[in-house]
Amino acid sequence: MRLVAKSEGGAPVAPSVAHAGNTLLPLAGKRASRPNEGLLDLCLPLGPEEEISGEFDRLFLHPRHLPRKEVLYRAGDAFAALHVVRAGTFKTVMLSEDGREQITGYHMAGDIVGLDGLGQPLHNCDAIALEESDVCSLPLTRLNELARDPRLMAGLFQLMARDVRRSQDLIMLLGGMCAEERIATFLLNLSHRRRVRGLSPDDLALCMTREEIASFIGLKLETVSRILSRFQGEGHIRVQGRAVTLLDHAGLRRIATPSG
Amino acid sequence: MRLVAKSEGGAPVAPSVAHAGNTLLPLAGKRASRPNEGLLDLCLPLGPEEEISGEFDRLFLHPRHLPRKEVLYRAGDAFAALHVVRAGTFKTVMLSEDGREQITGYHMAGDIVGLDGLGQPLHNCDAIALEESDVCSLPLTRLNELARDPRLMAGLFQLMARDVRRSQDLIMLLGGMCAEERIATFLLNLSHRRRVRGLSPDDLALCMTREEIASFIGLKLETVSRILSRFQGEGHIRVQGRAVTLLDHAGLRRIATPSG
DNA sequence: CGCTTCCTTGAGGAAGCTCAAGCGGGGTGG
DNA sequence: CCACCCCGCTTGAGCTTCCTCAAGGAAGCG
Repeated sequence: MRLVAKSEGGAPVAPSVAHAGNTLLPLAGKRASRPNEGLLDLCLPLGPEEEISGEFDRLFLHPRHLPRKEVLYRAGDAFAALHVVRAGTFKTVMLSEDGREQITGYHMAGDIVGLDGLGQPLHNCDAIALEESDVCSLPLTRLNELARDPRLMAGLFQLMARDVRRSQDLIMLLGGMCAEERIATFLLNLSHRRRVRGLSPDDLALCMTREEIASFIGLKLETVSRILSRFQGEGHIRVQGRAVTLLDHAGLRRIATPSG
Repeated sequence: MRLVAKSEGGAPVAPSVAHAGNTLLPLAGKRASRPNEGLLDLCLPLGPEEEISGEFDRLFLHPRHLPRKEVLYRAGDAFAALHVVRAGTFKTVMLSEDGREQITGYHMAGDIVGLDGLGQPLHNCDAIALEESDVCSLPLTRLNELARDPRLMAGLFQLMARDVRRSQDLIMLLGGMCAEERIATFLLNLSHRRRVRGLSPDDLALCMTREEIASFIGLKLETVSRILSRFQGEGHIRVQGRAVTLLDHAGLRRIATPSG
């Protein structure tokens, strides 16, 4: 998932543009892409399918259901908890002074949401459900209990570190890629995240509007729409509204990393 | 330094695009822009002027001098230490699969460099001195000692959290701003960081090439050069190679945040 | 002093944006 | 239940912005 790294299978993998997300899942392919990732599973072994158990019974609140468009927290809210996505997806959004929106993260089941508030009193972005979703929350008070255990602490560090790295991947995309590269990268990233979760890597349910996708990867919605159509025309994908089927991973990868 | 936040003086401040930097300085204006920032001073009270003292005598290694262009660490290196910039400046650079460079951070005296490796075995970017510089290193082994103290730990969390936020600011810039906005924002950010350090906020010594600036804010070097010239023509700044003098903060701010 | 590296400036072109129109699907109210 | 409407998506045409390519100049360094 590192930009210059290889995936589990050895094939080059696109940068984790979709803020790939703080996965806590016991991964399908276990020995995960980044070495040392196992520690995380150890520290916060939560999967959407499993019951919360053991140490975490004590710490996490019961799952909570959020309808589509429900706000988990807003920029300016006190940082009160971390959240694990049990089902559904969330976006994190920053609003600039002059009203422009920028989506900074896209979080799927197993990801952690709320790390942006860690170590600070306030959140600095909104977190909003993109579809019917469930989250388990870990209130700050209990988080402090957790902080006494160095092992769990180390896990948290790794989660934050991943967040930093994911942001850097997004920076690379926004700083250097053209529109086609961005979209190919975006699609491959979502695909990869689904594979890691044991889901079909070819059938993506975007559950974002074109505008949200565009905001995430620094384009305009028309450009996203156009390029999706172009990719479809070239046989790389099939587009049916928000359902996108990847037909040609190799081709997309070629587009995502021109010379490499 | 937050995107929608106000500076100490109450005037709106540009996003901390220059990865503004993990300042550990006992700030000139003490009660710093972000509430709670004082804690940091408490935790890692290092300033370039002061002697390392107290608890940190034990932890930090003696200052080390690096000439211009010297590599502090490289992507792929084992994460072995955190570094505090005592003098000079550093850039952090990511290299993509296909060879493109992206500068992800610009670190001045008092900033911490190396947080990208925290919680992970390997660094994922290069850190390189932009001029004659001094750093104090905190080796991982001693960092672990530090980790036993919850207060210091909290400080570290805040540093990482800031890194996350700074990245998000850069994402906002790269995702939504036009060239003029980017450059105005970049200049204002450097200015702000100098002010915070008690240095003249109007005289910037960029100590980066136009190409590095361009990479940092997602443009091409010719565009940077052109827009600096344009700003000079409009009386906003004075350009003499890498020495830039800000003449019209208000104007720059107007450019940086169009409607706001 | 000549080299290299960096910076500036111009002209032309391409990528992506803006504006605009039309379509489709799903939800709501009649 | 149907019609309508709204929202999201697609597609086109023209335009702006920024990039590319190119040439010349300045400054630092051996």
